[in-house]
Amino acid sequence: MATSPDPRHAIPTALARKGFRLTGPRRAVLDVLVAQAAPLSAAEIHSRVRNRRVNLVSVYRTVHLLAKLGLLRTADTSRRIRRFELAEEFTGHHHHLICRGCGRIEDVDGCLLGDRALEALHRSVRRAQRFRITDHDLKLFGLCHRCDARGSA
Amino acid sequence: MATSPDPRHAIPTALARKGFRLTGPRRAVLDVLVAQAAPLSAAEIHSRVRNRRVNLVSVYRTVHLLAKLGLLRTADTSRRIRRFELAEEFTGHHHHLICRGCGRIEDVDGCLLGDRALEALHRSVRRAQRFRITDHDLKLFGLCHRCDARGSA
DNA sequence: TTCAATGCAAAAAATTTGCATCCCA
DNA sequence: TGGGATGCAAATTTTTTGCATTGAA
Repeated sequence: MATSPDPRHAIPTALARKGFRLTGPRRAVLDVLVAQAAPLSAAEIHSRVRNRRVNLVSVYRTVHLLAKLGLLRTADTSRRIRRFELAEEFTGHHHHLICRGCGRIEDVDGCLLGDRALEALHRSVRRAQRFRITDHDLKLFGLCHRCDARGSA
Repeated sequence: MATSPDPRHAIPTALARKGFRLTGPRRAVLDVLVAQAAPLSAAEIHSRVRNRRVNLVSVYRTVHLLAKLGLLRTADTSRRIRRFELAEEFTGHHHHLICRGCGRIEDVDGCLLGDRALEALHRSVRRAQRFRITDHDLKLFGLCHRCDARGSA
């Protein structure tokens, strides 16, 4: 894999190539995202940009545009809905297959992280970031056969 | 690990043990969750229960109670907010450490799924569930040192 | 019988949309 | 200069809360 491109340059270029304008609000949102490592909510982005008088609505619109162009990712299952399932104590440990086309969720039984890898991870995170891991959640995104055939995404 | 307990029995028992009542709405929500493998939203649970005249508010309250007792899990990052970050093309592939206490998110660089395991997974899912994986998202939950010290959860 | 749990209505929180105005390419 | 982008206000969507009434233990 090559060195990562600089988003401060690559994103304006990508916008221009698709015929979108690089406006003040868009630049402001971009600056915030570049400065911040962890994912931010629209409200969080907005508050870090406030000095430049950018409307929250524009933050939403910018974030959606960039996501649509594949320049941004949303950490969540998306669709701004919370979903619930029985505890793993009952269902057994499993991961989720989530279709980017239709949003459907399927289960994949078992764990894809080896016991050894997982143990090593717990130890290293505990030391390096002083974080005690209790559980994890792996989501596998892609296209189900139906959406794949239909050419979604 | 022992055989998984039957949630239809274990959950009512757990409720009783903590002094909570097993009511009609709670039983209805439980039945829906047991019948369904994949995670469901409150609205989805509600629609599958409609015949029994359960209020959507009760679905929310039941789901929150069960989650608080550790009998249910929410697949999402929770806090019902969507968060955005730059595409991995820019940030590099990484996972997230999410504190169950304060909700803060930190990054863990690199991938914990070995290349070999990942390839095998892609192949098996492609065949078994006819699903084409494009990317994945691993979230590691637990407690940051601050919340751990404070005794949250 | 009693207090937790429910339903209804209304509030909050998060996100999206309509439309007149503005400004980047 | 023209059409995409913005801001404001208002609408939607999802979730939470207040309160009188109901019902499980």
